[in-house]
Amino acid sequence: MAKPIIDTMTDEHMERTMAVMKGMAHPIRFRIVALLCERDHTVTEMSQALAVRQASISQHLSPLRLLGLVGVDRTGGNATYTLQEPMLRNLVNCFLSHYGR
Amino acid sequence: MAKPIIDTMTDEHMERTMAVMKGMAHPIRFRIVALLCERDHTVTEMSQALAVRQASISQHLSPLRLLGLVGVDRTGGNATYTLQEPMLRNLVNCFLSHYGR
DNA sequence: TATCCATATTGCGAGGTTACGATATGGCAA
DNA sequence: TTGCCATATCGTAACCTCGCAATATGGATA
Repeated sequence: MAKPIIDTMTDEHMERTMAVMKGMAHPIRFRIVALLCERDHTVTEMSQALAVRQASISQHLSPLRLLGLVGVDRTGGNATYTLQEPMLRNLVNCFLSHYGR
Repeated sequence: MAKPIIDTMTDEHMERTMAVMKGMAHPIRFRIVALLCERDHTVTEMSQALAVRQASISQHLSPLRLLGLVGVDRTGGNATYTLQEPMLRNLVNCFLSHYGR
């Protein structure tokens, strides 16, 4: 029997894959990432765009930050968030092309 | 300000997206799905290919079945599992093309 | 029927996730 | 400093997930 393709993925890459999956496995976090695919956002902007309480947005940004999926630029009183993990664009597009529009 | 792309996704599609995410957010389930991307497998085959106890494989197949991500053909004593959700191929390929090989 | 093999389920206990309200931190302007 | 705005964190309770061991189910064969 042939070796499964999945065995060509290293342990580190599997861990990264799981980080991405768990990071995106919540509707609020998925939508946050989708917003950041379009452009950088502050917390307040995301809170308004998604109609979700500020504390809740902050809470969900925390794991995304910890996992290195998003980055933050704290200049002045605002915190501007950026997409850090390039593959997230492909991931979001993957779902949008199947389910979106 | 322009309406975010993510708002073009219906509630049902968002739910489906979350089902896929949560279904795949575990290394054993991710690898099960990756196996099924190549060809149908019985439980024993997956157990051997992934070096994971049979009960554990069955346990993880249960939510995948419930979410409709995989299908099962119970003929004779064996249970042959099949990929049900077409977009899973693209999803797995998305990760493999970034992290695999 | 008795038995074997493959598969599924159940009953824990440990640990993680979530929402919510409240509160804390920290920059900036008056 | 005082006060305001933006952001982050904390505490709690409800709930979900996981691994593990044991057991149940069910087809096939003798």
